[in-house]
Amino acid sequence: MWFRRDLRLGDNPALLAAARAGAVLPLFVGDEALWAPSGANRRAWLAGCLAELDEATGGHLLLRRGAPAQVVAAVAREISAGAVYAAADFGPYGRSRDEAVGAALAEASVDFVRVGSPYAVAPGAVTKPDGDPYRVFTPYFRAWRAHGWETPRPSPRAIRWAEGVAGERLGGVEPPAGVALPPPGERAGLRRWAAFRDEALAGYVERRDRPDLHGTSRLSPYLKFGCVHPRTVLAGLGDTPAEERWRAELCWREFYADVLWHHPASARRSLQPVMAAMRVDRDEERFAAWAEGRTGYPVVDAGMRQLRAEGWMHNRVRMIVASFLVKDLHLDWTLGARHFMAHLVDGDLSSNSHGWQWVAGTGTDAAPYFRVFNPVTQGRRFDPDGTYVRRWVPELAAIAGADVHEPWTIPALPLGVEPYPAPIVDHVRERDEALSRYRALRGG
DNA sequence: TTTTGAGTTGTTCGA
DNA sequence: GTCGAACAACTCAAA
Repeated sequence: MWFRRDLRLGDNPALLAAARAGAVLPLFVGDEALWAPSGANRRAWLAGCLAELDEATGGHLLLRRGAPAQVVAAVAREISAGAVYAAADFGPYGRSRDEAVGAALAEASVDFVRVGSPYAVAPGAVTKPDGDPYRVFTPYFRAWRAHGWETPRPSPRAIRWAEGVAGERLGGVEPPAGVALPPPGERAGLRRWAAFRDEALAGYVERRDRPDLHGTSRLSPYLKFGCVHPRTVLAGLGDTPAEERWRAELCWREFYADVLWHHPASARRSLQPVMAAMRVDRDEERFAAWAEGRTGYPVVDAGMRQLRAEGWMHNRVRMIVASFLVKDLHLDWTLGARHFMAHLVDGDLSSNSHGWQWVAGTGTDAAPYFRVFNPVTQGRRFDPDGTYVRRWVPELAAIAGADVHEPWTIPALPLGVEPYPAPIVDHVRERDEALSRYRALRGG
């Protein structure tokens, strides 16, 4: 059983199929091509998930580094495996990697069996009646619901683990100093789901946009690595507005995976060709100010600092900081997307690339180009007491209430307080600049 | 084939 | 302070 992004024993069709076939060797391949660009936060968290999986398999998880085509085939030969089982991968890299692995295994006369996927509805499974893929979320959501998904699989009772194969240890996987990551692994993921379901789901519609509250599920890292499968949580959802709303959020993940499956190049390039001609600036100092959380716009800086400290950022704040990078600083969305992928524990290529493209107006969203987030308005609306900003921007701790979103209007801060930067750009001015650049593009 | 209705998440201005 | 209109026009999906 080759584990990739399905690091769990429960509700795992590929593992069940492997266990039915005989003794199972659980394998994880430390693939440099995925490991290197993951960033220290995600690497550390993944290592934690692997440690938990190792424990859950009674210490049988085999870890090998190297190129999967070589490693998987070599291990299969070593243990005279009858077949290699895995869940299908639909990402651009995963597809080419699996093709190479399949070829290497075929040479060794070993079957490569793919069962299930990281999604409730696999990419490519839902199309318009004419067979074309959807490019708009809402019709995709309707079709996705109508398509439906299987009920969760039973947990495997007794798996016979293969013995006596030497593995390696992961090294250099501690999170950077001061970074606090969520607890990794399947058990923690199921606990997180249960806590969300019991405590926050009922208020999801009202609280989901509030970064100062715990109103979201925070399941994204667990879904990313398959510690929890979406099918498992979908089975626990009813039809209240809150449940329907959260189901739609799960569907967004699947929609973007579907879009990327049909348009692999959209991971790094604008989905709408016309938008590739957008005039962007290059300004390393401004990018650094954004990345380090010193733009002088409190909610932007709070978000960027939360990203550094937790490897996670509230979704509403992701939109705000992304809008700021693209529409206030006029920098290329791919720079922001890369920064997110380097720091996010939940960093997922399809969700990240297309979330950014949604903000940048280059993706599937048909919304008008003049939608530009105002960081002050957004801050006041979604962090109405300023609690979120003060948590992450201690320089502003002395400002009470929502005025913390406009520190430049406060006449004088108490002495001895760490200085907070003035806004690096004027939002009103840059908004106009962004609109004129979009207009120029439309005008031809 | 043509037509029609609709599209996650917004902001600003003026009455 | 509140509310509706304007921002402009396009693509997608389905009837």
